[in-house]
Amino acid sequence: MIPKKTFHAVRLKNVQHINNQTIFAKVAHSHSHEHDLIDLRAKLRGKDRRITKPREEILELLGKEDHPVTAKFIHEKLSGTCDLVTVYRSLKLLESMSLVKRFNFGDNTTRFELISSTDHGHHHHLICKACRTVVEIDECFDPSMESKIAKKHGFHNVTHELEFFGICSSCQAT
Amino acid sequence: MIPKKTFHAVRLKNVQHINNQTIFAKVAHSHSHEHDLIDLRAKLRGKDRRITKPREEILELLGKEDHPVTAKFIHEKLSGTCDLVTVYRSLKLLESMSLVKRFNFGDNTTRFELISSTDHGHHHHLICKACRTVVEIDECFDPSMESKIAKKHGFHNVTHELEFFGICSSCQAT
DNA sequence: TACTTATTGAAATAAACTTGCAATTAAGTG
DNA sequence: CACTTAATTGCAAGTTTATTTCAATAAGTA
Repeated sequence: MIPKKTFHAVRLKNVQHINNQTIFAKVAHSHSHEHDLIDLRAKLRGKDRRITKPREEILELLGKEDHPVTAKFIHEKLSGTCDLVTVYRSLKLLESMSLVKRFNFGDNTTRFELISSTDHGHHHHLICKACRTVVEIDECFDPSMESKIAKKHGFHNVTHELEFFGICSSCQAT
Repeated sequence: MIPKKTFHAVRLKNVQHINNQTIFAKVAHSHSHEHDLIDLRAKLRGKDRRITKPREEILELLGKEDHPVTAKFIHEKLSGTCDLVTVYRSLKLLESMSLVKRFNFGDNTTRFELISSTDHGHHHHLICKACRTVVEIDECFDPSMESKIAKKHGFHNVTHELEFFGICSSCQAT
């Protein structure tokens, strides 16, 4: 539903800053699902867990998507091959294995995204409040802020979720 | 459910940096619901909207809470005085009037917090992944990052949601 | 006080997600 | 390869969260 061009536009804009890195990211992305299937097999092996068709298919599908998608979306894309319940269960498993990451953009539905090997799943999103188009954001604030906060309040393993919201250029006319 | 002490502990820690401002914040906080009731009345007047008991009660309750709370929690606290549906509807209205702000801490329930007059509703949270205790965070990253991102992708009115997650000191023993 | 209409409550509906259990199937073993 | 075991799936039913419909109620106004 979300046009592919959004992703490409973003990546192209990034070229102005870090040309090589951006190109590398694109290449890595296009091959990432292969790598992740290997990763899945490796992580499942010897854990009383099994490599199943739904799990592989979901991982492969996520590898082709540029943005976080809902369980419902995955189920529709995989039309007929497996049940929606299995999608939910698989996503939960893949999340626990650090292969996918869960997002919440404030519309009461959870979205899932593949944790790519390039950015270790750490990047943010810019979401249009009007049309819900999503743009990937590579920038992040100084990581020292996180450790400062952890220290200040006695927390460990502090991570963060950061999402930007606004009105995209095409919705500004409306 | 969430112990009050957490909030106070945070505020006290803040004293080391900005003593006066912190004290001011506390004072303003304790009186904020009065101010917000006036704000509510002012904003409702002459808009084909009515000042009702549920709306006032919800706003008053939020004024006493230190952290975002769920609609269910509000309904339970206001036991009997109004229906849960009314809580949902009132919160939606109050949000549209910029009196409360909606949060999502990744557990499939929306939480609502009063937009205090001191920080204009802009602050973040540090949430314990184990016990779900919430700590208010006053720090934020450089606002120029927001405008940079807006410019870069042609977005307008860009805001952000930032939440920190970790394991609190008492849960670290477990 | 009476009138107008925004608001509420109650029940029904919707959407997202989970659980229980029988049937299926992946993966190890002889 | 057939056999065994237990993880996984599908289906149905159940939860939870949030919304909609509509008659009854109550806020603001003349």
